[in-house]
Formats: sequence, C-alpha cells, structure tokens
Amino acid sequence: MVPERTVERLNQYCQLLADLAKSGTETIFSHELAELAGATPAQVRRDLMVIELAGQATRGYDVKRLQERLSEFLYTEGGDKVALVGVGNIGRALLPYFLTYRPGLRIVVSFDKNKEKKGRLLHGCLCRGMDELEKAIRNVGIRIAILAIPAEDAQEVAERLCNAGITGILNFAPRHLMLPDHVWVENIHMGVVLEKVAFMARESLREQEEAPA
Amino acid sequence: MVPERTVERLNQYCQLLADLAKSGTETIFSHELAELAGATPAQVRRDLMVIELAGQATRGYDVKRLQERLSEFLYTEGGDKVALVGVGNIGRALLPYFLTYRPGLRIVVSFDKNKEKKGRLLHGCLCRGMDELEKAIRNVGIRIAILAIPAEDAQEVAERLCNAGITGILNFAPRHLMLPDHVWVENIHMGVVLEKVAFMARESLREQEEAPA
DNA sequence: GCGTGTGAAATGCTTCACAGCG
DNA sequence: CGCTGTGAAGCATTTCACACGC
Repeated sequence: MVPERTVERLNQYCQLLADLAKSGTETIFSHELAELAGATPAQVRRDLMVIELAGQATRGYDVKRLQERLSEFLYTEGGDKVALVGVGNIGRALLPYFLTYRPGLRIVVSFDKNKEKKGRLLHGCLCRGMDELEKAIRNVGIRIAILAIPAEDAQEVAERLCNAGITGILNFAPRHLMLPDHVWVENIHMGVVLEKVAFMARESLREQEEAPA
Repeated sequence: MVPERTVERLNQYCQLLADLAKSGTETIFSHELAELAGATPAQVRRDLMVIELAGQATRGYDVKRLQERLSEFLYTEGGDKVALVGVGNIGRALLPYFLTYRPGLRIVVSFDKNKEKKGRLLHGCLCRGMDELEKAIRNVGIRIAILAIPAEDAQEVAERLCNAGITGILNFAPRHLMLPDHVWVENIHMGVVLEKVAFMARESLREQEEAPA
C-alpha cells in the first residue's frame, strides 16, 4: 500500500531528522529536507502524507515530532532483530555500521562456515557455526537476515533461512534467489550497479555532446 | 534513451550468459533467462529489443552471440578504469570481487587517508595517499570512482573527484552528494535498504493475514 | 504449437499547479 | 506573501495480447 520508494525515502528522512534533532534544529521546511535527501519539495510532502502529520505553512515541520512519528511508523516496538549470514568483508563492513548507527535494527547474531570464527565475538556480535543456523534463528525469533556469502551457496542457505522463519532477506550474493512469495528479498548486486554507473556516465556524456545548445 | 532498469538487467543477463557459455549451453529461451534473472519472459524480450539481435522461435537465442552483443553494447573497448576511494571493509569487499569477476571494469588504483596503507598492494591494487588523488586520476584517465569513506568526508572528496574528471560515482557513504549535473551518481545506502526490507517484510505479512482467502 | 517481437493498455511513481491558511 | 496538502497530469516501466514464422 505504501509505495516502495516512499518507504526508502521515509527511512532516509528519519535518519536525517535524527541528526538534525541532535544538532538542535527545531523546525524544517519541505524544501530543506528535500535538499538534504536529494529529492524535490513536492516529493517530500507527498511522502509525508502517509504518516498524517501536519506541517505549518509559516514554520514547516517540527523536527522532533516528525522524527518520532516516522520512527513509530517505520520501526517495531523495541526494534527488529537481524541475523548476519557470512562474516566476510561485506559482513564486517555492515556490523559496526548497524551496531552503532541504526535505531530500529539490531544484528544480534552472525553465522559463518569458517569454524575458526565460531564462538568469537565480532564487534560484540557472537558468531556461530552454520550448523546452528535454524536453531538459533528460531530460538531468538529473528525475522530478518543479511545474506553475504558466495553466490554458489546462496540459494541453499536462503532456503534454510526461510524454513527457519525468516521473512525478509537483504541479499548481497550475485544470484537471484528463488523463494516462497511471502519472503521479501532485496538484492544489492554491487557489480551490476557499478556497471550501470559506468554505462550511464558514458551515456549522459554522449547526450551532452550531441545536444550542446 | 535506454531505460535505467533495462541497463541493470542487461548487465545481469550478460553476466548470466557468460556463465552459461562456460557451462556449455548454446541456446536459451526468454523464459529460461527470465527465471535465472528473476524477471518475466516479456521483460527479457523487451530488454533485448535495444540491442537488436533476433532470436529464433524454435531455438531461442544463441548464448554466445547474445553475450558478445551485450558486451559490445555495455562495455567500452578495453574496459573502463575505476578508482576505489576508501579501503575500509567495504572497499576490501569490492576489490577481489571486481578484480576476478568483472570483465568490463578494472579497479586500477585505490586511495586511503590512512598513511600506513600508502604504497601497499591490496589484492594487487596499489593504494595511494589522498594527496595524490587528483594527479593520479588525471594521469591514468579514470572516469569512474567508488566512494567508500565515512559520511562526513564524502561531499568534500566527491567534489575533488569531479574536479579531477570523474563522471560516474558509486557512493556507499550515507549522504546525498551535491554535484554538477553531468556527474552520474548511484547511491547504495545499505542501512536504508535493510530498513526497507524489515518494513516490507512486516507489511507483506500483515497483508496476507488480513486477506487470507 | 510454441516462442519471438512489439503495439497498446496498465501500473507505479513523480511532478505540476493551485486552493487554503497563517 | 510563502509554504503545506493534494487532485490531476505527466513519465517511466511493466505487462498484456496477439501477429508472425519456424
């Protein structure tokens, strides 16, 4: 019901507002928030319609109130627990980021097939063996997983995650996962995105040259 | 002119076709490629219209020919050179991936403000100091950069990159970059995406419960 | 019959433009 | 006035549906 892109931007706004609140800003106009987020003022206002909090024409929006309302809308009470599967470089990049930065999500456990990592604390997060995957996820009641393992293992492990009760996956493995419809999968395929950047950069350059005036 | 999403998928197809060619597959139907890529058959056919290569109703597409044609369309002759700015965990995750996996892009130099990394080879890629940024990029003629540094430095470094001739940036810093219009920026904000996954997973669960039959 | 290529319809998302209000 | 809230218009992307050819 809420547009996907809007959910992304609301999360972004929420983040920005938290920073603004910390730095003492009390009110903000749609065009200011738009500039920070890289959106248009109309877009910001449209997005904010879904949370039904009125701004004032003379003052804009109350930063603190807006941030509270957004958190309420986006996050569950107490925050969601997340499992990290695969503690390679990507996993290690994500851990500190979420542990310190994100209010609504906590990475509470990680898994790796490398036995040496088993039992170790990485950024305060216990690493378990892959054999404990289902049991640990079930016991802790985790619904969200980050999949950061080699492509060839991705499908199999993703299926195990779903069987263990996972309903949302952030997938970094460059493979399309075939999973039941009720599971929400979001792919981050960095290779594809970098290639898109290269292509689009070239394209937009070409367009400019072709139509100089 | 070519739709953005199509560019992404064409890259994905190209990747998949390379694998298929290696494994000896000679021809492929749109519905097979669609399944591998997580798209629909109609979408695949629509995407392939832009490269004007005909498939055959009885046999489908010639894998090798299609892959060649896609590479030709997507990549520049000899490949594009890429700079990696910030050799933290994200940077280290990307390096081996692109060095071994991507045909059209080569990370040829990296930069880090940590002086200890200066002059070292990381996965065969020389790491330079931030003071050498402009000069190195200009000399080697690099157009594409990956920005994987802390948010607070992102804007300033991005501006330096643009002044050095960069026209495409893949940005991992959780900040919207304000840059000239001719520079193509693609953001990967993992935090925002993970939060979206959590939200959408919850939403789609709720919808299913509300409309069970 | 079965799959391709493609106009035309449908969907989803963004932007415009303006009424309403402090 | 300048900014918010929002119908309506405009774009981008996806899906439908069917003519054509092996």
